[in-house]
Amino acid sequence: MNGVPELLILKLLRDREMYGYEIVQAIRSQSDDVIAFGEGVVYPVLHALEQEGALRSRRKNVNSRSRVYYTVTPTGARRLEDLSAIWANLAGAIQKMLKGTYAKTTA
Amino acid sequence: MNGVPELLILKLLRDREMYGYEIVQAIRSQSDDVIAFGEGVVYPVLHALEQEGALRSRRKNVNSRSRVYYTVTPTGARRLEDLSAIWANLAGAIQKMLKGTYAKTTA
DNA sequence: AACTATACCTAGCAGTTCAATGTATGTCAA
DNA sequence: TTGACATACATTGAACTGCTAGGTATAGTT
Repeated sequence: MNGVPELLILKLLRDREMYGYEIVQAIRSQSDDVIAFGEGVVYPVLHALEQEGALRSRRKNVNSRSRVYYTVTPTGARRLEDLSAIWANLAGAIQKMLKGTYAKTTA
Repeated sequence: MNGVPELLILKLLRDREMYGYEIVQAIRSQSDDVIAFGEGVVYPVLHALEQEGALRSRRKNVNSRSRVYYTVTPTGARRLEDLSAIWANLAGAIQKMLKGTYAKTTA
């Protein structure tokens, strides 16, 4: 039914290069704590996406800390488009169903 | 992360009394086939909700077919409110994150 | 010295949803 | 009248997600 972590991660990375730990916090803060995926969710998704060729990574040392920065490949960009469309579709359908009343009167 | 079947089922039943098989098709048709939960999803949810006291059921015979009709209890109505709020929150947060750009240049 | 924050990672469980299958009845066409 | 399809109920077992909890290592703070 879902795939939200993948979607959000791809979206963030399309806007700018980021590293795992940063993504975890970006999701938290940008969603006002409504969504809070732990590292145990984010890291595996990053690895899987990289293996599928949707992301590319490179190590960078900042303040003697080793970070793995990720960027979106063309494949990943397409993937993002697909997931976005699916999500919009789904959210739209649910929204519509929750709004409508369709009471007994329509027989 | 989810709970969509529960949400949609409660919503449909709050509008009018329905039976399982009918719910399966209502979700399909009202969502224009975007959402299609099978019977293996709907029936267990109905049973669980009834056991929690969120639904009440009664047998009815129509054209020599035995149907189990469900209605929402006050407990179920509260449950629906809760799930709706959670969903709206979640969908809103995701929507917001997908729209925003936060790019390096703010393009 | 201990605690918190940064930064990476994995394993295993738990919950959800799906696909498949099964029963039984009714209807309609070949 | 037989076979196919629709109605209507139900369960089981697998698959997939995502979460909790753990583990390593460095740096800064108290």
